[in-house]
Amino acid sequence: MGRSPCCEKAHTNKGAWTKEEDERLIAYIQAYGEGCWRSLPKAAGLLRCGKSCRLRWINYLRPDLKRGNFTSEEDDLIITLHSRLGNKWSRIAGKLPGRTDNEIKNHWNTHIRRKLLSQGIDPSTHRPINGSLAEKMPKSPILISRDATSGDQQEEKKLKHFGSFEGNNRKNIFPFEEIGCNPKLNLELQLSPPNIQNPHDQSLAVSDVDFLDLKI
DNA sequence: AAGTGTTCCAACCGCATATGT
DNA sequence: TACATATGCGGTTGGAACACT
Repeated sequence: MGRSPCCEKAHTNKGAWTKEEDERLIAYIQAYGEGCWRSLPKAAGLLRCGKSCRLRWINYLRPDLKRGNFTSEEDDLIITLHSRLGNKWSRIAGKLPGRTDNEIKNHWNTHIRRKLLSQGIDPSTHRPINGSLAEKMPKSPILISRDATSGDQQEEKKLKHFGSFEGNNRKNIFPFEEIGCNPKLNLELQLSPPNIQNPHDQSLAVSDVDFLDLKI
């Protein structure tokens, strides 16, 4: 016997949420709390499945969401956490107040990944890519070079000049061997083992990133 | 101005895990 | 213990917006 669907697929809306649906969801959660997602749509008068409601609330309607552009500090923290946790977006999001796993995942795939690639760093391993300039840099367990002087627009132009990359659309291979690291400024982040104060607590604490030794 | 290509992100899907009976 | 159900998570997709020719 196969697994039953998470919700009744018939008679449910899909696609973008309307303003009215948002208002209904917000009003219901403000009145009754999050509770049971499966029964929420019916109770709130929404033709959506519980999963969809949960996603909408967590990613876009929650009042404590920060929204807006990621700061360079947030970028650095994401890179650091990703180097340790991999694609555990929900755990990474847990360390960035006001940010959601989906938002961080998108930001990683659209901005950070390409930034690392343009700097000759493999975003999966956080190590220099073979043949790149970055490989010639001093080796460290995890090495992150950051061009602090170039903005996103500049980065965007450079990337466009060299073509697309194997990113969200997975269509093109990025010719990163043609792109050198910007020599203007490198911020090298070195990671060392965390100082675990409570061995029973396996979860990362915010202080876990304090071991970062930032050299400019 | 129009056609085509690319980027971005909201939302979906399926699997894993947690919880209840 | 086994099974059913609910929730959470991460990968993937669709399409609007934007850039380029």
